[in-house]
Amino acid sequence: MTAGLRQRLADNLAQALAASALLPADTPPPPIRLDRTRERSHGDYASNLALALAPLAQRKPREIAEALRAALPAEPLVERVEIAGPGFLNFFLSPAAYHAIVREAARPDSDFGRLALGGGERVLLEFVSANPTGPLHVGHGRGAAYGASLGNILEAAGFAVSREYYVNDAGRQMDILAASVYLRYLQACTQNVRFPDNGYRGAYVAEIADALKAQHGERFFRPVERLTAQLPPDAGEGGDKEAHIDALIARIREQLGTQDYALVFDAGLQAILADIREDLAAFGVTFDEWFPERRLHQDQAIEQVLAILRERDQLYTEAGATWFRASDWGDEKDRVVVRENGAYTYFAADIAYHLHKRRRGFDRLIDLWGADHHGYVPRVRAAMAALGEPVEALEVLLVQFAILYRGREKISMSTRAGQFVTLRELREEVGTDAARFFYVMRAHEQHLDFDLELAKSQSNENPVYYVQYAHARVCSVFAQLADKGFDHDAEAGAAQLAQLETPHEQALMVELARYPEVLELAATQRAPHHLAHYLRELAGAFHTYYNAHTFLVEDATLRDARLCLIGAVRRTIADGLGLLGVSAPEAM
RNA sequence: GCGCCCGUAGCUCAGUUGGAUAGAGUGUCGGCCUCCGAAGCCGAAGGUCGCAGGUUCGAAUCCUGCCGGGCGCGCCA
Repeated sequence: MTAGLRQRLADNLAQALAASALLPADTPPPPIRLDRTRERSHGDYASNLALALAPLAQRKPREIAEALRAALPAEPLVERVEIAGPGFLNFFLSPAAYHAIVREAARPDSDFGRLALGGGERVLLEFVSANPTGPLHVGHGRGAAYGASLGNILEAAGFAVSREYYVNDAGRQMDILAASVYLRYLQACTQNVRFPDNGYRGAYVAEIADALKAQHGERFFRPVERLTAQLPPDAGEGGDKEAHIDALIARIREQLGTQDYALVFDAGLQAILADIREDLAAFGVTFDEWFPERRLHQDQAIEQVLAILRERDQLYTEAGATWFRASDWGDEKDRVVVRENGAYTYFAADIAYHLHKRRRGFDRLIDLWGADHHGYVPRVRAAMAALGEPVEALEVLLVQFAILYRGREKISMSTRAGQFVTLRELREEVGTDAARFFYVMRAHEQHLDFDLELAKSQSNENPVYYVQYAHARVCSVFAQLADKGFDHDAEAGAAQLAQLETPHEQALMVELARYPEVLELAATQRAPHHLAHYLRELAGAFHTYYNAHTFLVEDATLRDARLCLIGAVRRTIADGLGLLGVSAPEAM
């Protein structure tokens, strides 16, 4: 197992530390870390253990390093250990250690890049969860790309991941959508009716209305006067847009009756949900579960969770509303869970949802939210704690919104006004591969300037092509074997890796060996961008090698060894790209 | 005003949880196709890691205070 290489060296160091008796028995040893070195002359791994030990043992670092080196057990994978600088222990791996890794990476049935880090822990990864009030835009795209890649990486690292989309199908925003659809429907019935300022204005709303009319005819038709008579004025009429639309929704509901209102409402919901689902699927993003908020209402899950909180004395009533004592659990203030009008808040449903996740048996809940929701984190944490759930089980990852530019012009995005660049547009113009890769090249909490002109115009120079090109090049080499009258003996190649002694080959083997470590880092830090950067570096090492040496040489032994190495590169690139949701084409 | 995130090459970003001489891409400049794919390779130039203190063997990384940017502070979702 290559992933265990670093661990093995750390264990050796721990042994040496114990054997050397450098520390008094009651002093806890510092954590033992091995870092990849930046420079070849520093070996493969470096440990700062002697430096960390110095103040504890009251001795000079280099002296301690000497003692540790002397106490290290024999290790065939290590060629030598040097003491350098202020007292670093530099480990130089033996060629055999690298050959084993390359062999492992090249083997078609190998599990190179699969770790046991997660130990099968059950993780529920919730992401996107955009309100189904309109098509996804490029901001959602970042969350989708990040979440999908993270899910894949966690899975590769040994977690049992379930991907989930929380469908907010019960809130006021959905009623506003229903009202918007209905008014467009009336307009389609040639009724001259005023569209509310706060309604959803996107063209897709009218399309849904048209479909509704095609299916149901004028079944939902009502004279405009009955809807608009004595409504509070809209913003454009000198009034309040919120009050206006709420009254309008109530009126539509009253006029249509529960059943027909539900038909209009669901027409909007289902159409948009189907669109989102299809959009994401084309983006390579799929979910194990689409969890509707409505289910929490239907199953009385909210009542139940509030009952638990009440039992634990976590609720109280004030000004007609029911409050949760969030401030007792680290939030800055208490939060309303039941409004004065008797309706549950979004937060109440969310508490129920999170408890529901735990009850479904998930050890770890990872929520991926837009960074604008960061103020919401403490209250959900508070609720978990108040329910007696382990707080560490909930992990909230905030994804910064991409700030969109078109050239130098900043694009303001508003779902309501229907002015946004959709994910679909981005896919069609930039391509799924480039978009997926581009999105995860940045750390998730990093603000991202996303210049659409740049992404589109320079799509040919996108790093994704650089990586894919390396893959295609390897494929091309193998494809030309027969043309040149050669064949390839994979087993012989795997056995002859000692033939590969050039600096380019050494460098490439080092890059390959890093793959499991990069995956571990990406999984631990929830940071797919490490994988993206790594793949670029691996591809770079390959391109350099490609330009410096010919693989299809007369010498069969050397040829087999080289093909083994680049075969390992091909497999690793394909695997890594796969985790990022990017294809690995054999030709481009 | 309070809270969270951020400030690294002209631009876009990494920086392995405090390590050794701060790195990539892109842009600029100069080279490389009788040769397995030039969507490639090699080289050059480019830095007060926002500013000022502090912690220690060692700081882009941790602490404090400023400056600048983003976001949030609802009985919205």
